[in-house]
Amino acid sequence: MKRRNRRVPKKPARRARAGETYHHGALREALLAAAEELLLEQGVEHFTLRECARRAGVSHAAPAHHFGDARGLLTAFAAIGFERMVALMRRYRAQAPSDAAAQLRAVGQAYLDFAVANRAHFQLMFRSDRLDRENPELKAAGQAAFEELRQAMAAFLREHGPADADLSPRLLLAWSVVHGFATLLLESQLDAFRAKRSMAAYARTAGADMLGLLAAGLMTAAPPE
Amino acid sequence: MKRRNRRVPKKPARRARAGETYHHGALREALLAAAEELLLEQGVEHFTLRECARRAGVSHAAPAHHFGDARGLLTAFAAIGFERMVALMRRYRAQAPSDAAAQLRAVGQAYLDFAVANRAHFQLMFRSDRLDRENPELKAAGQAAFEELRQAMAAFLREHGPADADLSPRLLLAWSVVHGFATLLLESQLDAFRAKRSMAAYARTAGADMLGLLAAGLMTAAPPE
DNA sequence: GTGGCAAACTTGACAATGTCAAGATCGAGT
DNA sequence: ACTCGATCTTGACATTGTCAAGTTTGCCAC
Repeated sequence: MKRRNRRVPKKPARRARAGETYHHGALREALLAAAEELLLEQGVEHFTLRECARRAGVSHAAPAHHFGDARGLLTAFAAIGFERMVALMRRYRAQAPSDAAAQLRAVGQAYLDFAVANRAHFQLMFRSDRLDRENPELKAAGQAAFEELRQAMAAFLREHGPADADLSPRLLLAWSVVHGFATLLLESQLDAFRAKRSMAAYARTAGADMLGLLAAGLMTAAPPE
Repeated sequence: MKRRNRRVPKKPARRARAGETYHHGALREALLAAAEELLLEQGVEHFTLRECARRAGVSHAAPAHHFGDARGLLTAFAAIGFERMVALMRRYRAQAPSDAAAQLRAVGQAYLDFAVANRAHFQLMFRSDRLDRENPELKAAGQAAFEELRQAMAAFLREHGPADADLSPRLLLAWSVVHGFATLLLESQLDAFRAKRSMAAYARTAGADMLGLLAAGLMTAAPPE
């Protein structure tokens, strides 16, 4: 936050905007904020590194120093997405009844609500082509989200599941259900079902229906063969 | 530049198939074939109109006349994908026992097997940003695939479902399961589960498990309010 | 203080891409 | 035979991601 009042060097300094310095100070955060804005407005497909830099008020090559390349920036933002999703899951769980079935429903509903409320962000989080899946922060954040689901499911099976219930296939089934539903919904594949209802409202009602049916399936005996 | 004396001779012996264009013979088909090759090799993310034209042996602007733009070409290819998927579903159904449960499993397994065997193609089919969802051929082909699932599910419910079974939520659940599982698998999100097994093998075994659990849920009473 | 140094930005360039406009070529109908 | 229109090519343009080299500035040793 320094004012530039010194003598002018040989090169004409173009940054006339008052209050701006050569060093941004918090470019990393500014870029992430710009990315969020951009994704919200235009979707993942129209995201552009240069436009992102433009909105943050820096040159087109500035992001490279903080994120390496475009993939780096999107990876960082995707990690933030998983963190927010975990936060939402915890909030939903805290507000739900403490029985295992309600807790499991809370996690599933949080998954769906997050997806609907953050369409582009959610889509980015599962677009391997734009991300670096090996990034430690991303892995950790994704793992944390999965862990929420895993714990809720384990508790559910302990309480309602059959004695010989195997965790893995049921975990997989639950994840597939919420993820598939979210994906199809966001890709406008369910518009015929949804009719006039808003996506958020539909994710609520249809989501609850599905989670109910799902729970029924989970309570039955072990899968065949 | 090279002059085209190669074209001087009269009609070069070309395919007797009477059909469309004559300049290239069948540029439309050649471009679709090139697209398939490209997608198979490099994935949706690296698909390029120019590279596609290059492989078909024509100039970079040639595709425009047949498909309008890149989206047009990909849309046409996605439609083909749905058609092939329907064909696979029918083949699986024909080979399966005729009872409703086996028929439903066959459709689900066909969905999964198609996805695994045609990764990029499948991903393209559900990537709205690269497609024109309003395209009539695409809509029809997609609808046909959905119809396979719908019929199998209706028959299943008639035979095994509870009396008051509502079709829509159960259809949605089934679609979400197979689609979510396929999506997660193809995005390498299930590698920890899959361990060393091949994707195809895993789609078989884990898919069968899930479809079994799913069927159990579908046979229960109506979902809670 | 006062250099000096490395991190934080900028500028400029490059190859690629999708699309458009204008020209070239060739098969076919009349 | 001869135009005509569909098919294909060439060339150009704006944009993009990334790299290399230059510029600015905070800050730490002295």
